[in-house]
Amino acid sequence: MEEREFHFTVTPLDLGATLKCGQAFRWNEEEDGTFTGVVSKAVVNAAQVGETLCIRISTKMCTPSDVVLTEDFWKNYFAVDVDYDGLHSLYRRNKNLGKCVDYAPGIRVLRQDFYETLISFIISQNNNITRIGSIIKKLSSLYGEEVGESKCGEKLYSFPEASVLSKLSVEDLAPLRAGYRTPSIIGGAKLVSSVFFEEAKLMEMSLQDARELLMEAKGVGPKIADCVLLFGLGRFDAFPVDVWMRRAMSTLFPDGLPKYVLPSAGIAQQYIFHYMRNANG
DNA sequence: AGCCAGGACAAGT
DNA sequence: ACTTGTCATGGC
Repeated sequence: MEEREFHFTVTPLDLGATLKCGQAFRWNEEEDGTFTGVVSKAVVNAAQVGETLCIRISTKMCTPSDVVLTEDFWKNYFAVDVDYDGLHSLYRRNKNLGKCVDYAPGIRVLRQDFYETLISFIISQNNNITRIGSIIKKLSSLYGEEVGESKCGEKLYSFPEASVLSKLSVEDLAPLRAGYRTPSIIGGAKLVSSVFFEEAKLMEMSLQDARELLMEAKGVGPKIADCVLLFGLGRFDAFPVDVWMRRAMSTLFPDGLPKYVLPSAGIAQQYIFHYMRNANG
């Protein structure tokens, strides 16, 4: 059993909005207002006290040298290195984008695991956020490893390895009730576990080339490809457009986003998405 | 009961 | 190159 604790000063930060805004599906709010999630093979509790982010990791499945136990891993996960104040002042040069940012400026784009993000967003297709989370939880409890428990004693399971998921059949995944997405879940795992697949290459490729490579997978179109590049590879220039974003673009940005936003369009996208879903109007 | 959901895809214009 | 119907499932 390994345990670690890290503290970061993070500004601005709204931990709750960051974890619940639809980019991650593995964090659940505890009764005390903190969040418990499974990352890699560790159980993690995250708490915000003012501008301080407190991370507690406990695991029985990791070696002491596992990266999930290092401070750098969590700095990267919560994008502590990104200058959000600078991005916000840039975004506020546009009136409507400024309105979206100021609605929830503490939202940060997480840097999550590529493979888990790919499968999660394959599941997201024409689905609602609540059910995406419950399908992922079911998938993990069936084919992941038990890694610990939440504060209320619920057993928690790691996300299944690609090598495991890729060898399953649609019948094996029937309990997920994932409908027509099931073959694509297996297909995504097969893509990642293929000997020809190199995640690092996706970082070096142009955005368009990376999208097209991901879209070769069944069940991965332009929107899911952009989500994977943004949330699972830290490509902040990827700009996922779903039904909410389509509405936002026609009402708030009929002429498109300002050019100076494009290099970080994915981060801006999170503010717009959250604003459209939660601000009544 | 009926509409919608962080869409993709094939088939039809 | 754009538009439309369809897909499986459950939350609301």
